[in-house]
Order: sequence, then structure tokens, then C-alpha cells
Amino acid sequence: MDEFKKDAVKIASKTVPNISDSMIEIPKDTALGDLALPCFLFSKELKKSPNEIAKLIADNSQPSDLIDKIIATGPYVNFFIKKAKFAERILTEVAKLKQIYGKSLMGKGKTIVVEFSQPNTNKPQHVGHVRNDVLGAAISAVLDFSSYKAIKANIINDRGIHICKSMLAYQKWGENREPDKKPDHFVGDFYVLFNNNAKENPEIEEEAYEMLRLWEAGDKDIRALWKKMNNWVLKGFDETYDRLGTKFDVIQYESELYEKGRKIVEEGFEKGLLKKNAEGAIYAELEDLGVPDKVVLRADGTAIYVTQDIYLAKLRYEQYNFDRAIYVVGSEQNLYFRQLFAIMKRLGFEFSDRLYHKSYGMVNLPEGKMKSREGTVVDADDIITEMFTLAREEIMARYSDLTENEVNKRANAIGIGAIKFFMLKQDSVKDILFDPKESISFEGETGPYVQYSYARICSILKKYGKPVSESADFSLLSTAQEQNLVKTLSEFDIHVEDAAKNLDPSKVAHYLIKLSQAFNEFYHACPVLTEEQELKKARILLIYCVRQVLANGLNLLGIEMLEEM
RNA sequence: GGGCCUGUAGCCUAGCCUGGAUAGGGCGACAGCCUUCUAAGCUCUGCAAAGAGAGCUGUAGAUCGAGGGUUCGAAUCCCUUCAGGCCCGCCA
Repeated sequence: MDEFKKDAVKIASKTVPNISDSMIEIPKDTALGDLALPCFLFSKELKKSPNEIAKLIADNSQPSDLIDKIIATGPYVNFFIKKAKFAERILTEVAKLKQIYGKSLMGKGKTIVVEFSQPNTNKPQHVGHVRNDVLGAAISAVLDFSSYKAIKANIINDRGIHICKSMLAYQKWGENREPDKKPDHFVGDFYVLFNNNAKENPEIEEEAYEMLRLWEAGDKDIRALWKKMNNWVLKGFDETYDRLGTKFDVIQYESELYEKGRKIVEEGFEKGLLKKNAEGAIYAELEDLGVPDKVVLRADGTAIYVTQDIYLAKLRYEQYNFDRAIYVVGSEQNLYFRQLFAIMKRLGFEFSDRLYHKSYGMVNLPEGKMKSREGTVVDADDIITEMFTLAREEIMARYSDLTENEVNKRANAIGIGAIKFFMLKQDSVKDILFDPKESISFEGETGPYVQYSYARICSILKKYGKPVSESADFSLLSTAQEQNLVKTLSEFDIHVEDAAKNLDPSKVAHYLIKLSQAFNEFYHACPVLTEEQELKKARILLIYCVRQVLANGLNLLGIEMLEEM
């Protein structure tokens, strides 16, 4: 499109000086034109109304190689591009670049660490984690596609008071049993048990703290129990990650970092950068940086979450020399991250301004807020299973001759695709209401809708049965639906760039809906296989390109494609 | 009490950063359509009833939370205000 913009600028420049590419807009409605120049800005200088100026420019302009006609509409000069030329440019490019169509060089040579997931090993992951996992993976994929080197980093929160609570409950009431269900769920039950019990017996809270002290002191029995239960949970997590297709480049464990965090804190205190309060806890004074003070080491010397986070940031910088480190964490921790970043600044780490908190809204349920302590959460595994089952039923209702294997493969792609798309399609700052029964439908703006469009194209291409030709008579693509499809294809890179700049995969999701809609409108208006030779050839190339771009977009969101649904 | 975020049709949502042409989608409702999906079968390089649909079209539905300001022009920028969410732990 840039080429066409430049031409429009060139044409208009004959009448009005100092026009830049960036002044050219794309009209909301294609009926108005393909490119537009608003004339408000020239009004003052030329002492004429925008409408007059627009008319002047239009009257004074001649069509070119790329531009077909120039018309003034109100205060706008609208350019109509030569559709065949445009289709030729776009379709040839897609067919040539294939899976790298839309890729930009924005982040060439730059490294970004993307931390996400951060599970706690005292309980299974819930639906909120699914949003995190899916968002983190998609952001990483979008950055990769924009030529950044994205490092997917997971930090397992495998130590701390909450872990001890599950452990204590198991010690008291677990009778040394082995897991009789998915092991992370088994452990999570003891966390709930602890909290239920603590309501009547608050003294067990103190017991948990005692256990944490023993743990930090390296008590053999406690460490053995900890190891055993953590391994159970981690095994359960692996299964969940596997189902979601979540992968990491690096996994770190809080238990291996906190000691070094404590060292940094103690050094910071000796240097006078950190203070000690009356009880003996070390804290950072941050008022001058616009955030409340924050304790970084308990009075009894045990570490808290931020202790290891300080070291982890430093470690990552040493390891990767990152240009940015992004923390994908829920909005309830907005203040925490402002404090963490301020602490890093206080401690004199020059990279502190490269740290960024990618905040996202909560996942709510119709019944209200989830509380893991009370066990009122919807587990990630349950929702995955529910969507899989739902997809399976839909497939079974349509086909009866598929192998069990094939049904499961499709159900998996569709069910997981639906969850991912649902989690990614809206602005991440907003809370979402997740009604397991109603929220995810397969109709409307959904993952399956996009997958279905992809499958439809596969079906046509399969029936066509011949190799797709990269050349065609592009002037035959003359209907509104075809031209709209071409135009939509040309916009892919803009949306990917937007997604990368804003760390916002929802831009890609919206684009895929738009492209799918454009395709389905085309599908109904324009037959492919029954057309005469030349037109068929052109349309085949067109849908082949659509399929490619759908694939490229779905890949960014981590959603699988199916040749048949 | 303070800080941060959100408010767009019955419901969900895009647009807000970077102000411009009638606020774009989706669900649900109503009225239609269907040729590529699945297809029994047939006079079988083709034609296909019917079905399904996660397909398409149209209709109705919006004081862009409210008020004020800036501007030629405000959903978009600024101020005030109301409502909701989150946070203000030596939890994570």
C-alpha cells in the first residue's frame, strides 16, 4: 500500500506543497475511496475552506499508473487505486513470502525477556493462569515475528509460606498418602484443608511460619517432604502446559534464587540504600520515587517474594543483556511492580527502566471472585477438559465415521483454540467474565470461526487438486468481496506491528475475525471451482493467500489449524 | 481515606495512546438466504434431494456513565463528578 500512498502524495503535491505520507488516511468506507487526504490542515495557510481545497486538488489531478481516479468528497480528496495492480502486488507477495508474510524487522538485534505463568507449587493452576499462559505465549510469538529475540521465562514459586501451608496440612492429615488424582490437585486439596482449619485453629498459622524457618535452615525432613510434594505438583503442571501447548525457553525456581536475593538486600543495607525498621525488617524507602515503602526481608531473616525477584532481574540482565524484560502478571499486582522497579532503581541497577509490567485484568466467574484459599476456583484442567468435551460432542454430532484418534485431535484443536481465542480477543487490561457454560460459544467472534474459514479453504483447494499458480489475470478479481479480501490481506502487517508495539495480541485476533468475515462473504458471493478457467485460477490464488495469512495469524496466537473440521 | 484501572445498544466488545467523513463487530431477537461443508443417489470428467452448519444477507436496537472546557471538529485531549473493579501485607 505504501507505493500507492506515495503516488497519491505525488499527485496531490502538484496543487498543495508539503504533503507527507503520514497525512494519507485510509477511509472507513471503501465506497468513499481507497486512500484519502483530509484538507483541514491546509485551510489556514491557503485561506480557503477544506471543501474548496479538496475540490481544487481533485480538479487539478491526473490519474497515474497506480491511481485510477481522484474525487473530492466534502473536505477529503479520495483516491481510487487500480485494483488489479494492487491485487497483483499483494497476492504475489503473500504467495512468495508465505509463512513470513507480515513479518517485520522492528526488533532486529533486540532481546526481550517475557516472564509469564509464575505458578505456585501449593495448588493447581486456575482459569486466571490460563489467561496468563496464553497471553505470555502470544506476546512472545508476536515479538518473535517482529524479529525480536523473545525469551519465554517461567519462574516457579516453589518456596514460601503458602507452600508450607500445604505441606503442614499434608503432614498433619495426609497420612503419607500417595496422590490418587492429578497430583497438583491432590496437593491443592491440602492447601484448602489448611485454610479451612486455620479459621478455627489460628495457631497453625504460626506452625506454618515455624516450618518455613526450618525449611530455610535446611531441615532434612522438611526439605524431603517439600521435594516430594513439589515434584507432584510440577508433574501436574507439565500435563497442563502440555495440553495448552505452553513452552518455555528457561525455567527458574524461586528456591534457587532467594539466597542470592538476600545477599543483594544485605549489601544494599550496608551501603545505606536500604533501611531497617524498629522490628528489624529491611525495607526500601520509596516515597521519593512516588511509591509506598516496601519491606524486602523479614525481621526473622526469611525471604519474601520480592527478595528473589530483585536477584532474578539482575541475573536475567547478566544472562541476556535484555533491551526489555516484561512481566506478564495480573493487575492486582500493579503496585507491587511499581515498587519492585523502584527498588531496582534505588539499588542502582542501570537497567531498572527496561523493566515493564504487562498487566492484565482478572478472570471472574458468574458466582463472583475466585478464592483459592476457599477452593472456589475453576481449575485450568477442568475448563480445558470441559471445552474438549464440548468440541468432541459437536464433532460427533456431525461425523460418525471418524477414528477415535481423529476425533480427539480435532476436539483438542477446536476446544483449546476456543479458549485461547476467548482469552486473547479482548483488551488485556479489562477483566473478563468467564462463564464456563455460556461464555465460550463456537459461534460469532471465536477461534473455531477462524479455524472453520481455514478448513473451508483447504477443502476447496483439495478439490481443485492442482498446484496453485502464482500468476493470474488480476483484473478478473472485480467484485466488491474479492477486492475487500485483497485489501484485508494487505493490512496484516499493520496489525502485527500494532500488536508488537503494544504487546497486545488482541490486535491479531481482531484482524483474524475481520479476514475470516471477508472470506466468508466472498465464499457466498463468489464460486470458485465452477468458474471458467482464468477466473478460477485467480480466485484459487486469492483464497490460497487468505489461507496463508490465516495460518500466520493463528500461529501467533498459538491456535492450531485443521484441514477439516 | 489514598493510588491505579474500567464505564460504548438487552448482553459482550472494537475504536481512545496518534481528535476528523454516517461509532465497527459479535451474542440474543425477528425476517430471509445458502453454490464450494456433509452428502444418499444418478443418465457419473458432471448433476445432485435432503440435512447440518462452527455459513451469509437484511431489520430493530447507542443521549459513546454524567457535566463542563479546549478545538473549525471530541467516543478520542483537559477538568469535575458518579458507578464498578483492583491494590494500599514482614502473603504471592
